[in-house]
Amino acid sequence: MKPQIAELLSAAVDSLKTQNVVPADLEPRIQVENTRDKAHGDLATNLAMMLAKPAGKNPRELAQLLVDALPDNTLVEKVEIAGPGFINFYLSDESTASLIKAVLEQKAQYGRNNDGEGRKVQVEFVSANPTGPLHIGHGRGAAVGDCLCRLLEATGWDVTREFYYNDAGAQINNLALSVQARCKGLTPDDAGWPEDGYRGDYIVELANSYMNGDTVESADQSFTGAKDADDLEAIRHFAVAYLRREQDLDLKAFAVDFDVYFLESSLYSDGKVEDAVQRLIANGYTYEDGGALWLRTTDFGDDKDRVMRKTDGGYTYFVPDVAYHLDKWNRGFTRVVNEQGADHHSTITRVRAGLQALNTGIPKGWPDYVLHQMVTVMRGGEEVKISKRAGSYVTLRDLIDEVGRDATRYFLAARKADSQLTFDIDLARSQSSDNPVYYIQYAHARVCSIFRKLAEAGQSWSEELGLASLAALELESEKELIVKLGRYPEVVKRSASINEPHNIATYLRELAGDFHAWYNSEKTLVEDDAVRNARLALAEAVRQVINNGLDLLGVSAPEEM
RNA sequence: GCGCCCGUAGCUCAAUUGGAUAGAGCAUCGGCCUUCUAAGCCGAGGGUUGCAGGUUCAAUCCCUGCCGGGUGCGCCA
Repeated sequence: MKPQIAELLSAAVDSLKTQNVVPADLEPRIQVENTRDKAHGDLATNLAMMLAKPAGKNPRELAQLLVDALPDNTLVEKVEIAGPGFINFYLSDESTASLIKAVLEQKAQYGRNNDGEGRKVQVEFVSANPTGPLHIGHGRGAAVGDCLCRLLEATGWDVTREFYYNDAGAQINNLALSVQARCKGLTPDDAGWPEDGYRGDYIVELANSYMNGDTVESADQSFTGAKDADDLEAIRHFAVAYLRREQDLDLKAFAVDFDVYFLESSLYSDGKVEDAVQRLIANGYTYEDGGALWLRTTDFGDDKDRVMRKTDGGYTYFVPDVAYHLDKWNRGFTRVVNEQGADHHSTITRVRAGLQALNTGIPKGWPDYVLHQMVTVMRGGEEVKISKRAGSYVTLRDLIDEVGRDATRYFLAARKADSQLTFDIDLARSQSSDNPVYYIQYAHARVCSIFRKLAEAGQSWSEELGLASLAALELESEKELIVKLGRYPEVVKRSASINEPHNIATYLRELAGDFHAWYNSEKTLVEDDAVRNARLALAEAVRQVINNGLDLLGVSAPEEM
């Protein structure tokens, strides 16, 4: 509805230009906004206030001229000028009816658009190293990342979900040593235990599985335990495969699937690291100092230069990072979003600087980053810090097992990523109005229930009859609900464009609230055919939008609760 | 010390990319089941948007400086 109103305003501005009321060379950005207060109509614009200065008129006077210049139309029933110069639009019955019609006709497609025009976008998220079960922070990344992917898919993008991990670094070595120590029967308190070894119980299970000769398979790894406690290389391979499988199972339980698992080690074996290094050297952005090779990242906004190749000959982590991102670019992803914990934010400047130094035409601000802040888990008013298996942190699995997938996903995705999140287990577990997940799902189930009752009563409903009877929706609460439904497409559009999936959760909470209020005040299955058919059409439209929105969050929409 | 993020009702959080009287939920208090699911609804109280300036017709939002919390500052990833 916004674009149509904007068009009317644009025509009005053009008309005022020909009358020399506003300068002809002015190209104002026309903003049409939803009103917060229904006393201000359904939509509003600040256009008159924006144009007041260049036109040399006071805003209210200009607003009147704009209103007078609006073309004839059937969208708007009434236009008012209010406050300092706002122009408020009241939608006609015809346009609200068209909103509900759009939902019923487009069904699962309602709210989707083609902003992406089929272009490729890659979202990298989770990217946990295979050194243990996924923790709650990975869970937040998984929820936010996957919801973002769903949003991008809903807005016409060709999405690739990618998981990157280091399968060869010092951490993996430490993991192998920890497993080996367990294979040999050592415990963390023994003298031979590796320094900073992984102490969680899962290491014991891993060691037992290896010594048992088990075969483990994950999405991208498969390996059989060699049963040899002295073969560190075999242990390393087995441990990586084992933990990758474990993380796979966690992700599966969370309903998150990846298209690509990318191994850091492949960047070396495929020569991509070396290639990137050579390009950086050739471009003249490197220098040797103190036996190390440095990249002049300060040329690109970093606060100090960074070591690329250490004195021991190995590369620092950001070199493969740069090579990895060059590879993403070469794969044709002009839009890339990296979802990661905010504790890694310092890599952003470095990676972007490295990419600029490659001189390959990669835009300065590429790629996008979505950084999520820490998650604190609370139970019984106290912070929960450890899990039994992992020892030192709360696992994603613990949460899914305890509060369920739907609630976990909702809670982790419903907050803006860049603010810290308190995960209240008691709240997420509660099956009551306290819990926004159930609140939204319940609204969906209620509509389904109405239709079941309708069938039980031997009555029928047709979409056609419903749409033909929409004029029977005369109540204020009904009109508000319809307008709310009409806003859904903008919420999707905007959330996807700014990489902020939490808006969907907020919107659904509001929509469910409006629906519950209406449900309680008005009976749907009434005698009057027109009213019943119209209300059922509205209820079905609400159900459809809730269903569409929950799908974007990866949360189920139950028909019965 | 420097960089980045955050600071909104007692608590958890929103606020449509600068708009009108800052909104929900929880908690507290008071109501509503003979009626399509009470996993619900209605009502009440609760605020100097951390503080102080600035830009603007208009600031929770942008700028500057403080205060407080988080996080990063490695030839670790």
